[in-house]
Amino acid sequence: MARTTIKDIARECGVSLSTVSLVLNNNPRISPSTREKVLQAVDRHQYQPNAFARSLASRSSHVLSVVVPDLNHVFADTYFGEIVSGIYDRASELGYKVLLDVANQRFVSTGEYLNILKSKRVDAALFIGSSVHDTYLHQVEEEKLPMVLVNHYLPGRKMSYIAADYAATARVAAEHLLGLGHRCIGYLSGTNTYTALDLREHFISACTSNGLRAEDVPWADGWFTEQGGYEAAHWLLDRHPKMTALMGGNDKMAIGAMRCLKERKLRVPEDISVVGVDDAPAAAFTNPGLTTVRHDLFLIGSMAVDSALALFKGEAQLIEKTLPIQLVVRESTGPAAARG
Amino acid sequence: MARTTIKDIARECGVSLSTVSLVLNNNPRISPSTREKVLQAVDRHQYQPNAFARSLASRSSHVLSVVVPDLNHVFADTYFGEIVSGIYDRASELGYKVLLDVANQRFVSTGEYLNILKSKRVDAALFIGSSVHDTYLHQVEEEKLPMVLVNHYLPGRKMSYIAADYAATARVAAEHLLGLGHRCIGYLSGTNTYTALDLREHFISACTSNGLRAEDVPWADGWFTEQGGYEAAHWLLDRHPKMTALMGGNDKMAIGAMRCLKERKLRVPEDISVVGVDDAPAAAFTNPGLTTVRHDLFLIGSMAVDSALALFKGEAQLIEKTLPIQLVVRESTGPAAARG
DNA sequence: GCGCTTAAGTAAAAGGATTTATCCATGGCC
DNA sequence: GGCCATGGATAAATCCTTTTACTTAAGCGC
Repeated sequence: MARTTIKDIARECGVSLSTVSLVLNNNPRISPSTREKVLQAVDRHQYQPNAFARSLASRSSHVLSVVVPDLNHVFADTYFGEIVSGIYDRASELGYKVLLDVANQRFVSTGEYLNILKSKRVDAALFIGSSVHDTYLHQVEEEKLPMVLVNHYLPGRKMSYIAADYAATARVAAEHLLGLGHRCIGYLSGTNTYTALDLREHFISACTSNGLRAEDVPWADGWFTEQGGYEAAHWLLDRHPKMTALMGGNDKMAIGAMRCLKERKLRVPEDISVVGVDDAPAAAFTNPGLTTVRHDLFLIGSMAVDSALALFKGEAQLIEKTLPIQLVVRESTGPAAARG
Repeated sequence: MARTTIKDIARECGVSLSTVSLVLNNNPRISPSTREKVLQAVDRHQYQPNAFARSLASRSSHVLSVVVPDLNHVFADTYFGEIVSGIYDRASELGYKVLLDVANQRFVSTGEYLNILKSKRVDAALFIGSSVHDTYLHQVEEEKLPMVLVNHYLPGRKMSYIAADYAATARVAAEHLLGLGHRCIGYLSGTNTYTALDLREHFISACTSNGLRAEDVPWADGWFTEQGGYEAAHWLLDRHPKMTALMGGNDKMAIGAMRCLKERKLRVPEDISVVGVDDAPAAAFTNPGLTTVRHDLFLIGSMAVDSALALFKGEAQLIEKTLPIQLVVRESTGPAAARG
């Protein structure tokens, strides 16, 4: 038994294919009575237009690709999860479907990241969490393909992006700590994204331009994970015992740092203050609650969808958006104590 | 500039459309020399066949839908993340793409769960974590659509599924605790899936058929979360102070229970033993390490892909698979102590 | 009653592949 | 030399919609 097609509906209603198609696409040119007749037949047959024939003819798939990095447990990560939620929500609001892609070795080397667009399989692609190593993205700069970087960017490249204001993040965090009297602040830096490098640079210069010397803002590199923050914190504390505050590149690192402090019997915030970035759900549940700079990842995801579609429709050529951030003061920061 | 099509390649090589198509599909009927010639042209033009034309003609989209429940932070959950990883890995191995769907109100009420299949947008659909409330799935029982339930099932329904052996899980956990001398065991039950109900039932009957009375295996309902386990544990401990062991419906509940025990100054495992289910990554990092029953969620995900495709290709009508489980003994269980 | 606008439909041309049945040389065999 | 099997390639049908340009009929003002 062959599937019901638009032809069957047309025949049954005694109208042309075009009429059925127009009805299905809510074209006002069809009279209410005809419309009604067609819709009833559609209902009777439980007819669903073939998505491919549709995409083929209309030149739009109504599908978006979201590309996540090839990390362990990337599908169980609050950072990516929040962005993906924002993307999914907005996309389905607009009648779009979301296709999953992982930027693994194969994805890059086979040029899959181009193929999904060239084969018209998706209307646009959203790249979450690409790193400084993802030079393959450079190649598409000139092709004007509808792709956008989500909460990340490539400095000096003409690639669309939507990202939180990392410069402001650094400034706000630095000012908060400086305002509490801290004069030696350790920085736990993520390492492989431009936003991470940016954040570190801006944080350090915010401190130094407020009177601290460079050596008063020591930093250490690590992965953007609890473990990374834990290790980096140990490393810094071994070398700079008089630090009174630690700033993490994201909440996970800050949380890892708190575990390190606990082991070292340092009290937060009495002995040492801790600040994170993102305001992940976990930040509210640490003990003490983590002071952090809130990034609205859900919003970033949903705006990325709008931007990607604008590019796809040719309504824009290049979109570069920076979103406001917000300091969230909880209990992990307090006045600087004398240490050493 | 129009996109390059198969026609352009054919013209340039002086061969027919069919020839190009056959080359692209690795059909052995084409001579090596022609094949080479075509492939070079393809390469020169960076030609990518239009995915829709392809799907339309070949009647296969090479896309799978994975349907996750509409839970908070479902995209940042280790349980779902692990299954999705398994699905994604196996799917891309087979040249399949993965489409994301969330079983929210709209997805159900608009019949979207049927439309994705009827519109041929996807070859098959995988449902993760559907609950007892998802009665909409009953409707498709007879339609023989290529869909499979992942680590879940609908008792008495003819719907394909792949799931861990929950009966064995219950038995193994019960025997482990009974073997350690426990004679009053609390059970923290998830509430809204058939596997959860199954697990509880089997656990209780494993205990009673080994000499415990029903009142020695008290249980409480809760969400499948840390908070759910935490609350259920408090509830049980208030009422059954002589329990020497707690069994959680999954690792999260067990971990929540451990937080509760800590608050109550009960030592694990000296005062009370705790067992979980799943062997989530976190289980190895609790303190003490959590004894649990390992479910290979990654494997379940990847097998679900194979099953779904078998259904799609008509190689099978109904697939019902139960996967072996494994007890992982860590530090959270020990000999029963006298309490009460 | 005439020309013109508008509303309601329709015919037919894309859209870009896959696939089946068919065709045409060859080469081998007797 | 004639016949047949076979390997290599092709023509044409098919997949199912969208969309543009065109047709027809009705309605309107004068």
